[in-house]
Amino acid sequence: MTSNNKQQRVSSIDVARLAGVSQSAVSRAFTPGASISEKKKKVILEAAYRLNYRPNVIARSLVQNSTKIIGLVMTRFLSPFYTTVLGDFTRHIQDRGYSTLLLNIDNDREVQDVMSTALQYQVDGLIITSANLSSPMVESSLHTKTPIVLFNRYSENNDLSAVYCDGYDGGRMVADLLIPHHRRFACIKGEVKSSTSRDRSEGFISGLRDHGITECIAEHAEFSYDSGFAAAKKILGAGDRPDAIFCISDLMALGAIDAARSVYGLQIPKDLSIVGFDNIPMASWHDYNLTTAAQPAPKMAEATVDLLLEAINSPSQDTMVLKMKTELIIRGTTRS
Amino acid sequence: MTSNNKQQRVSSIDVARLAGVSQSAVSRAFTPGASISEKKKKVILEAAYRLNYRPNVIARSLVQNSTKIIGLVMTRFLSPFYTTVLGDFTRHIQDRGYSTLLLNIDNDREVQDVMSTALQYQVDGLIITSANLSSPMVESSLHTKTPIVLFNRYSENNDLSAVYCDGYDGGRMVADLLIPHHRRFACIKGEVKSSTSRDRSEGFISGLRDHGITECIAEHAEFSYDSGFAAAKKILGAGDRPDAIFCISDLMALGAIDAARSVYGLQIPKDLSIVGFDNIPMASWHDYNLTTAAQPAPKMAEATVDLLLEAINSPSQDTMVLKMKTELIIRGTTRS
DNA sequence: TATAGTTTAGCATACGTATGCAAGAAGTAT
DNA sequence: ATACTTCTTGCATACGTATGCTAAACTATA
Repeated sequence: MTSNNKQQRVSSIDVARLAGVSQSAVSRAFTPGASISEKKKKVILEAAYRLNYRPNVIARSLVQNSTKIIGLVMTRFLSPFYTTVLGDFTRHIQDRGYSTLLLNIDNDREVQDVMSTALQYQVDGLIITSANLSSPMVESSLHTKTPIVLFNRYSENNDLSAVYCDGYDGGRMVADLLIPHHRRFACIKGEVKSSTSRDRSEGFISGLRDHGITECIAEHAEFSYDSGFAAAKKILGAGDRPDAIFCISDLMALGAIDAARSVYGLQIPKDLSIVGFDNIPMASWHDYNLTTAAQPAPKMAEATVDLLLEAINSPSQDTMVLKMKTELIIRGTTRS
Repeated sequence: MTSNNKQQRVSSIDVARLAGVSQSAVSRAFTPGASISEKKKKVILEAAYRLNYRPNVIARSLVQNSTKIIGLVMTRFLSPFYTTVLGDFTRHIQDRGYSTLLLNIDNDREVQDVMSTALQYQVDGLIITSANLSSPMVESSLHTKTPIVLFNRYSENNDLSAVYCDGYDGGRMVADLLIPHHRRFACIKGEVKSSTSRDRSEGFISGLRDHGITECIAEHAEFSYDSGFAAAKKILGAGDRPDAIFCISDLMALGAIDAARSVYGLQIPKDLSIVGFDNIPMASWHDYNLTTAAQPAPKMAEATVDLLLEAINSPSQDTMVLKMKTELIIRGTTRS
C-alpha cells in the first residue's frame, strides 16, 4: 500500500523452471563448491543469464544468518584524515568480500541511533570511528553480540576491541623535537571531551615538564582550519608570544600557519615553529610543508578491518587493542 | 559450515511468546499505523524491551520487496569535493529513512562489478558518482529496473536521470572574467575521457574564441594537487608565459599557485591570474584565496537524493536531468 | 554382471517478517 | 434487547534462498 515499486524480480524458481531443474539445483549452481555436475551447472548458468538472474543476497542472508555487511559509523566528512581512511576502509572491506553500510553521525546524530539501525540490518560487524564514548549510555550500547572495533578511539576499561594511535607518545615526541631550539610553547587543543585531543596535548605537556618546562599557553579549537586560524591569532596577539605551537591536528596547524604569516607577518620557522598531527595530504603541500606527527592511517585502517573480520569468524575471542606508534615527519615548519 | 557465528538472535516469535500474543501482533506493534490496541501494544513493547528485541530489517525487506537501502557508487576519496558531497549524501539519505550502501570504485574496480553487488543486495536505488560512462558496456549495465541517478555526470543520450553542473557554461564564465585583463591564456585539463573535464575546458576555449582569441596553451593533468603543480611548472617553464591559467579543478589550481610562486617567484595575481573550479574548502584558505567557478554541491547532493526517491516511489516516471548553474566566486587570484 | 562406493538431484523445511482474510470483540445506534 | 458498524486478533501464507536428508544415477571394482 505504501510502496508500489513492485518490480518483476526474477527468482531462482524462474531459472529452475526454464532450465528444467529444481530450485535447489539453481542455488547450488551459484554456490562455489556445492555438489552439482558441471553439465547441469552450465545449463543453469545459461538460463540464469538469459533471465538476467542475480541471487538475492537478502534472502540468502536470512537463512545463512550472515549479511556480509560491515556497518561503518563515521563523522567528520570534512576532515581529510577521516575521508582518506574511509576510502581505505571501503576498499579493504570490499576486497574481503564484504560490503559497507555507511552511517553518518555528523550534525548531532546519536551514535546509539545509527547503531540501532545497523543492528536492525543485521550487520556482521561494526567499525566505529571517532565516536564520543564519554557517555555511559553509549558505552553500554556498544556491548552487543555483534563484533565491534573502535577506530581512533578506545574504551577506558579496554573491554572493546580498538585500533588507535598513541597520541600521548606522539605528543611527547613533538615536545622532544621542539625543546632544544625553543623557549616558549603553546598548544592548540581540541574539544575537552575528545580523548584523542586530550592524549596528544597531555603527552606534549608531560614531555615539556620532563625538561622542567611547566608553562604552556593553551587554547581550545575545533578540528578545522578556521578554528586553528582563530586560535593562533588569539595566541599570537597576546603579549609574550610563544616561538613554538603544537596543534593537535594538521588542519588546525595549517590555519595557524596562515594566521601567523598573514596577520602578524611572522616567518616560519624563523620566528615561529608549528607542528601538526595526522599527516594529511595538505601537510605536504609546498607552501605549508608542515612538520607533523604522522598517524599510520593506511595500516590502521587495514588492521581495523582485519581485526573485525577475525572477530566475526571466530567469536568468543578476546577483545584486542592495537595501539600504533606515531612517526615524526620533520618538514619545514620547525627549526633545527 | 563456513561461519559459526550463529548468534542467538531474538525474533518476533520470542517476543510473542513472552507477551502471550501472536507473532502478527508483534509485527503490528512495530508497524506505525497498524491495527492494534494501545493496551496490547504496550505489553508487547515491554516484552520486546526486556528481550532487547529489534525487528529484523532483512526479513522485512524480503516480504516488502524493499530494502530501504540506497547504493552509492563513489570514487575519489582523496578529493575534498567528492568527500564533502559524500557527507551530504549520507545525511540526506538517513534523514529520509534510508540507509547507504557505499561502494568504492577507486583503484580500477569496475563499475559493473560493484553495481552487480548493489543489485544483489536489492538496493532500492543507486547514485552513481563520477563513473566513466564512456564504454558502452557500462552504459548498458546502467539500464536496470532499479532507479539510478547519475551525479556530476550525464548520459550522452539523456536516457538516465542525472544531476550535474553546467561545466561548459562555467568555463565560458571564467573566460569572460579573464579576457578583459589578460592577453595570453592557458588551461590545465583533466583526463580526456572525463566529460566533466571536457565540458569545462571546451566552454573556456569557446569563450575565448568568441572574443577572437584562438590560442590557448593546454596541458593535461590528474585531479590532484601534485599533478596541477607539475602541469603549471611545465607551462610556466616554456617560453612566452601565459598571464592567466584556468584549472579544471580547485585541487589543480592550488598546486598551480604553489608552483608559480615557489618555482618561478611569480606574484599572484599581479604576474599571473589563476582560476579553479569546484570551490572546495581549501579554495578559501587565506594564502590561496582562489577565484573559482563554484559548483552548488550541497544543492546538487540534496537534489540527487530527492530525485532518486521520487523515482523509487513513483516508477514508470520519465528520466529527469537537472543541470545546475555554476556561480563565479571572485577572490584574490585574479586581477580586475 | 553384480556390488559397493561416490556423485548428484530433488523434496521438504527453515530463516524472520508482513499482511489478506475471516472470525471474534467491542462499541453504537435503533 | 437487536442489528449494525468499527476495532482487534490470530491463522495461514508468502518473500527467495540454503541445506539436511533420502533416493536415484553414475562410476569403478571385482
